[in-house]
Amino acid sequence: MDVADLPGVPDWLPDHLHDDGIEELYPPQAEAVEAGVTEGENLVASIPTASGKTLIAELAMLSSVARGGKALYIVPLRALASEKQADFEEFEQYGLDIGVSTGNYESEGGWLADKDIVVATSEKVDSLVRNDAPWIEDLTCVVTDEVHLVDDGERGPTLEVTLAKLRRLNPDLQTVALSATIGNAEALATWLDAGLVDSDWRPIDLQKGVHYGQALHLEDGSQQRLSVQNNEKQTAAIVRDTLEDDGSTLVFVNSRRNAEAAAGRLANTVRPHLTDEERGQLADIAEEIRDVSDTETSDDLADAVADGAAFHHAGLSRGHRELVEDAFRDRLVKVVCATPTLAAGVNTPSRRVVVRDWRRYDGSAGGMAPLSVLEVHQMMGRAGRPGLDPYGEAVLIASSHDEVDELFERYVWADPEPVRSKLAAEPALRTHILATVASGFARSREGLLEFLAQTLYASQTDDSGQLERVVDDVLTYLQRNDFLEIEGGELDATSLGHTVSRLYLDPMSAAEIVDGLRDWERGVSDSTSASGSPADTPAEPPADSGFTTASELAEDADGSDDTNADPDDISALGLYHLVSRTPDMYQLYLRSGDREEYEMELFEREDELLGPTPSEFEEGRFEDWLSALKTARLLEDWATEVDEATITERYGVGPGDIRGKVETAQWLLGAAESLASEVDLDAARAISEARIRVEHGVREELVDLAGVRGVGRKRARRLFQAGITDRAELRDADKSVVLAALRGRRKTAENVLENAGHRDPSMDGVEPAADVSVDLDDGADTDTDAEAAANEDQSSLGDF
DNA sequence: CTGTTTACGTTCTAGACAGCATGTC
DNA sequence: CTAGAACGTAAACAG
Repeated sequence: MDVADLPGVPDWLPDHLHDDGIEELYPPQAEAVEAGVTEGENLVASIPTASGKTLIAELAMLSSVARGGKALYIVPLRALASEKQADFEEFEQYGLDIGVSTGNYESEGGWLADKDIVVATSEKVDSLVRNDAPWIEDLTCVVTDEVHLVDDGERGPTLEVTLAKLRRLNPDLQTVALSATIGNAEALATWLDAGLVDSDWRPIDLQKGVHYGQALHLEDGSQQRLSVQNNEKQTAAIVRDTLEDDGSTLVFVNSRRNAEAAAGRLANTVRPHLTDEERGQLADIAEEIRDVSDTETSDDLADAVADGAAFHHAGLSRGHRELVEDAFRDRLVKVVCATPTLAAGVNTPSRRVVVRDWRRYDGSAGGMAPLSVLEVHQMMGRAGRPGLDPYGEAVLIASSHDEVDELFERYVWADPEPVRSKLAAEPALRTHILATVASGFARSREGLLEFLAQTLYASQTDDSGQLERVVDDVLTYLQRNDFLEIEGGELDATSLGHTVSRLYLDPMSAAEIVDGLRDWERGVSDSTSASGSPADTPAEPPADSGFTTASELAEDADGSDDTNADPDDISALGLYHLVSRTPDMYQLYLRSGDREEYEMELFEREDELLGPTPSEFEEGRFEDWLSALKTARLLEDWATEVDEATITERYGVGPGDIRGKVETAQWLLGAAESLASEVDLDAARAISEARIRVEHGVREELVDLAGVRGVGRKRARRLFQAGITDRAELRDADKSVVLAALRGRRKTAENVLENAGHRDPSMDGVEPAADVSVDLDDGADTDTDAEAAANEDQSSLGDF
């Protein structure tokens, strides 16, 4: 189909596409147009990655906007939100306004109501609906990217429920769903009352194959000699072979450690193939990588990149990831060893893809479980860069002759699994039922079931009994925890329930937080008489934690004599532990040796924790308690200015993991603050301080300084060392002292002074004061007892 | 005696959304 | 119902 013949699109679009070199639509795109995407028709497109999904989305959204509407593009990842934003911003020249909204980023200027196209994550859209964003009703078109993720047990239900809500709010809403090729695209189409484009067509050829011995067996039956030399591993042989053809390789492995190890080894394979010019450019990138963070991970990555190899996983910080992705796209880095981050994330195509590991550890499966066909196909789909490579090749690695056949059967010739809704599970329904009632989508049990009948789950099951049972369980749970009230068959969210829904918390997290804070107030009053060995039975009365009702709490709050609880005495560690044991926080893994270490830690600091420690005989709960303690200790270290390198080593995490934990803690502590005032608990001040400390990664005395824009944990500490202890002092500080404290960086000093509100921030003619020491390592380690103790523990335990 | 290879036992395991109000080194 | 790569340490071995 010629782009000039597109019905319903804005006048400028055909010319725009011509300028981009697009004359003809790809076959699946043409099918989509025939199915009416540009004329407001619903559509499900199940097609391979890189076969022109984005243009289908654009056709739908632009034509809808041209009719005076407003479009929403839903993505599963924040990183994809910014990628799509960049894509769509090229339409701004035609007067369209693009906006982005994710948890950590919101388009500046102009509220989203003024935007023509909004890009957001599914959770953010859900949150916007819960918070009654007025513009939601103006939507005329919603495009969902990667809908096959409704199959995901954790996040799929959100997508499913959110789509159902959007469609109920606006019955005329055009729904376009883009999916990877899946086994049951027609089921999605049925659910969404949509036309279907289901195609395997790709703009460039993809050859799948299996490597074994000295040969690469391809799916068309041909064989290609690909010999493994001396001690070389199969992967190295493939990388070398690709290199000889001047191509790059993406290698998928099943763990971070494997990714790092493989990158280190493959660096030796790549090194001899680099030109001097490449070596120079790579050295520069390696330096940039070292500048991102001063950790072992960072050093290892830099070493590999200097040789043209890299690894990529979620332990890397954002900066690392972007540097690696860009260098790979620029063809400087020749091989990237990655965990699935790269399969689902931003677009990083490659001549060849190697899927080295096809099994991955899965605790719930009791060992290594095979990857799904869909996941392997997603990885393989990264092979072949449109317009750059003549074809793509995706290779599985077999270690025996039998495995060759197995891999062909299992992955090369196999169809992807059908997508199945995971909605009828308690954790998912807990949060979505509360939200559905709180935002008025249902007012009764029957209304709820009627709403849920619009979901994919309902369209996929004949057994409505299962759903009803879980719904009833969840209603009971929500009622007992005072999130919902049921009166005369009418469902209503309590004030607490509304707050929880708006905060986007799992109700179970909210219950844990409220119980923990409440417990602390009770505990403080008790401990005036019984402060003693923390290892004895806890002083707190036994609270059946998950099921303490908030009405009980309310009684305690106004009824019993006000305790002399001093909420300021809640330790930061206690609060970090409280939010870390919540289902909204990913737990750190307990390694061997950790168990003893944190049992000891628990013994020493149990009285700082909020709520009773579970019995050691409750295996699961006790384990969770300990690993929450490990997470809490990490957060405490961060908020005590322990440096990144020490934290990554001490907890066996990467720099990106610290960021992730800190971000989550920040969010949950913010929510805890709201909850505390909601149920009239007096802890808000302590929570707020713990949150700000973890946000900036500073001790108490730096909280004020670190709040100044341009001042983080390091600069705040330096200023403090130089005798400037708060923002007010900074405002009137001796400029030479500030300059010295900031190590003579004039521009930085000027910025900082300006942001602090200094009358005359100019550093012209100012010389750094000679008597100001800026040696961080001596100064920052004014350890608290806890920190010092932790350090000792660390070394002594480590020696065993 | 010392450096290198081999054998065997132990260890450990992917990813990442969200409030609110503005900005790290 | 289900694993396997990486690494540390000890043993074997070569020079």
